[in-house]
Amino acid sequence: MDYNHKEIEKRWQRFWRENNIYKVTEDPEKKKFYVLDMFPYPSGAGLHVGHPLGYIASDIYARYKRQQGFNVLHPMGYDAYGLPAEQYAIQTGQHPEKTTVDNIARYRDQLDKIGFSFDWSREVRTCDPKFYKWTQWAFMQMFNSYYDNDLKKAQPIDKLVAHFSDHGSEGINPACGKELSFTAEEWNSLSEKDQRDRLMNYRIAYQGETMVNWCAELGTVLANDEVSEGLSVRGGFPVEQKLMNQWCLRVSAYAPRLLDDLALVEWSDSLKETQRNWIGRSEGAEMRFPVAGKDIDLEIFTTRADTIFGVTFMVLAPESKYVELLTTPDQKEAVEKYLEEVKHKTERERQIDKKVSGVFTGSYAVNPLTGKEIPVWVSDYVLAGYGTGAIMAVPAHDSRDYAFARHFDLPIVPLIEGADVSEESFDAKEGKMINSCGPKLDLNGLEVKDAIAKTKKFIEEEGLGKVKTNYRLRDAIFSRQRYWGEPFPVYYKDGVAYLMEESALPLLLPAVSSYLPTEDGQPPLGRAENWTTPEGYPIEVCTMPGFAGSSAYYLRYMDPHNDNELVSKDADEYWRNVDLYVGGAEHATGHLIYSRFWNKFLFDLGLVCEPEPFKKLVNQGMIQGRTNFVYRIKNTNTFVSHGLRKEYDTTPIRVDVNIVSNDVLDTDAFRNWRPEYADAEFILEDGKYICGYAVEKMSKSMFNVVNPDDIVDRYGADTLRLYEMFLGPVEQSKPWDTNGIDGVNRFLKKLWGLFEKAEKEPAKEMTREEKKAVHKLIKKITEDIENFSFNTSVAAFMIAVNELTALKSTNKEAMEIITRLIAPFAPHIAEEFWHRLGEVGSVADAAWPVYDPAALVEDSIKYPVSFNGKTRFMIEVPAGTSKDDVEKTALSDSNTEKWLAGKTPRKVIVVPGKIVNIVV
RNA sequence: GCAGAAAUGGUGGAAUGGUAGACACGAGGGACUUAAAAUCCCUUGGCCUUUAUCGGCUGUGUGGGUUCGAGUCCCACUUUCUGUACCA
Repeated sequence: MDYNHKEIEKRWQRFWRENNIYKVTEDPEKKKFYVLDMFPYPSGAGLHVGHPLGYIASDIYARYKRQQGFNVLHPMGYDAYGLPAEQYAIQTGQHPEKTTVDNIARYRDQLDKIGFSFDWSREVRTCDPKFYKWTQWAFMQMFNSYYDNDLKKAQPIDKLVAHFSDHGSEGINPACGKELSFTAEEWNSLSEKDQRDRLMNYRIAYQGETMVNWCAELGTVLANDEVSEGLSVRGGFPVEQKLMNQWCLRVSAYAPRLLDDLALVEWSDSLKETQRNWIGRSEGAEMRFPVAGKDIDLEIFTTRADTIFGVTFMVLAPESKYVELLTTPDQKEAVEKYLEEVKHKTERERQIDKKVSGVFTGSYAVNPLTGKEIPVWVSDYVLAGYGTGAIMAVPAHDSRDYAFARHFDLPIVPLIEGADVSEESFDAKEGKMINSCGPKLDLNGLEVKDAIAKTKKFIEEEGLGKVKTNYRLRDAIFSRQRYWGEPFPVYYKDGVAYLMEESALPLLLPAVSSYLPTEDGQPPLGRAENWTTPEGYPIEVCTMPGFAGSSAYYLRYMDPHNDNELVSKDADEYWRNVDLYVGGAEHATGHLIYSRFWNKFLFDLGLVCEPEPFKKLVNQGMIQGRTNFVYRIKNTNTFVSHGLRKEYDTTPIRVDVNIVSNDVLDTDAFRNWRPEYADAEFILEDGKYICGYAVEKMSKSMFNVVNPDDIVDRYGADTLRLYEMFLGPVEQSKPWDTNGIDGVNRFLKKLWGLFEKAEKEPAKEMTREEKKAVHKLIKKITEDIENFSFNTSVAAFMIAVNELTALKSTNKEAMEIITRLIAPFAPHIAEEFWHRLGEVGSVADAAWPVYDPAALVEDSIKYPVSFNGKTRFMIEVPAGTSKDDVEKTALSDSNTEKWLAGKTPRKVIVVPGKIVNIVV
């Protein structure tokens, strides 16, 4: 009987479904293992072959762990809130829920065909009220918490309130937006509204006026990781900076822990590095420069305290509060004109157009070390959101300050010996200091590193400022002016935000008449009828961003049907955290930061037991498309094959990859593809039409989308799974190339043939050779799965089958072991074999084979003998021969004597089982 | 600019510092067949030698280094990919 993938796969998928094979429950008797995929956003285009790559890898690992006896949690769900569904809704008027549900059904259908071992009883959808209840609930906890910098953890906001009314702001160190100082009397005399306003400065989920990335085209704000090069990641629309009142999460408070705890996880160096850069820790000093003639100190942050003697001017960010304070009447007009200019530049323009611009405020600051007065300028190269929004400029040793000084003809004073600053600044942090001596501090002759330390110490001692560590990580903006997201459980009384009662959760997303903003610019929820509390107070009209639902979904899988808790203590303590997380590297600065933050917050509250959510993380590479081209001779309907195209004047045209096989065009299918090609003529080479190719993003418009359903239909899920793994290392990005899938399919057919022969034979002992082939395979596959090296595993299976074929093996036991080994990779064919071998239950529960090292011991070992590194011949010695004896055998070989020609060997190196190297 | 990763046949890719190119695709040759498909067998980095075998030389982006021995380790450079960017 031939290998009939359709019949086999259908049968066993049904068997798994009907017997709930992949359903998992907490079992204290068994060790747990949690394997998670980043859940997909169900887009309208369905899955292409790139999507399942990571799912297949994690499925192999999950199945392997299960066969090793672990209790494996391997769930799947959908990140169902998102912009595409909403935009589709705007265009068609169809409720995004309808689109989303349809897309999910299609995804599920496609996923099912590939034979994953997901426990679908634990499925979650972020747009399901039973799920988003807990997203809203977590927000409420954040609203009711502040971050205590001394305790280094989140605390109830009531504790802070109590402290304020007893002691004022003294004696407590909460993370905040602005550092405020007030007494208990002052606090207690504030109205409720003013107290609540002030608390926003401390809440972990808070409302604040912040500079946001505003995308006018999408009508919403975007998080930093949703913007790339000044354009929105989704849609590619321009993004500008705008001051708006928004909900934010105080992620910045967790920056030190997010940085330090990277030590607790097994992630790739590059990913950790990306996160470190994004968190952006820098140690420096915050210093005060008095302003001449005014009772104001200008606060700046610098990492180069050593360069203080080279400060020739100061610069403020255009949005800095100091601008208004320091602008003199005669500079007022010029400053206002400049601010107006800057405001109209979008983020993108600011980045592309790096022309130096700025304006003088008219004020001077006093360098506290030299007593010299230096001008204060305003320029958009200084960022409001980092440090204090003001800098001391050292043009000799900072390229940006240098460009500015050159443009406005400001003095440049070199501070490092030998630095030539006539053409460019000297930015390196090395060398000996010069020109750095004042009445109280002398840095001359010191190395930069020592000068920084000395200056910092001096600044603290003299009270000129303080040592400070700054982080680049910003608070996450948590409001979106959109419809298709979680509503905030917040209402407004006298313009002040109040939380709803927990019993009001989930706060259901209301129906609206249109998904566009209202006429007066309110978000779509402004259209919802009766969007008020029973008392008539208006409810927040913004919704939460995409990352809200995806930040704690891994916890919900542990206990998905619990309506009383996000996750029960028992479930959390059993499953703890994700042992293996597989997904794309594009989430490095978004989801993976937010999720870690969210988990740490819940950890502080004692609701989860692990400080990090994802222990080991593997980033699967992107699968790019491989586009095929045909070459049309200009102004004709004749197409010339790739090899001959140079002889004609041609236009390359993308052609649907599904009518091309191994770069050979199916010319009949091409004529049927589009009406205009119906009477196409072809100039062939060797009787075939060969297409050209290029690697591009996989997308419909490039005609290079390969659908997994088509592959499954033609070759079967097992072939697809093996082939996706065989393509190359999981972590690596690579183009999808259907060429070559035949090889994997051929292998499965061979395996099938081998099995059918063995199946009929009576059970017997494996021969020495069979045993060797099989145990070599056990060893290799076990190591490979642990190392996530699946491409070499597939190769190992092919070798084993080739070896057994060469041995004319019909051994049942050998096939039984291979069945168990291949079950994680090709579960359908393995399940078929398993049952035909008379086993009961599912192969998913078959124990992982144990490797017997004795099976691999050779009778004899061949050593290549080389002289000075050049291989000359082989010697053979019995296995187990000692190093010394190998050496003796090698030296007494007649070939060796010939080569040595009487010379004495200087050194003999024997590498067991590998090589004998004789150095003359 | 900064950070990270990478560079091996026609292609995808293998190689705990120890016989480079596993495995697969593609290509070439052959068997079977009326024929094709399917299947099976042989060859396949380059160059040289040979009727053929045997054999020799060369070869992992470039240039150095460490080592008995380097694709692998170290230094410098080139190129490519990814991330990030007025972060003071």
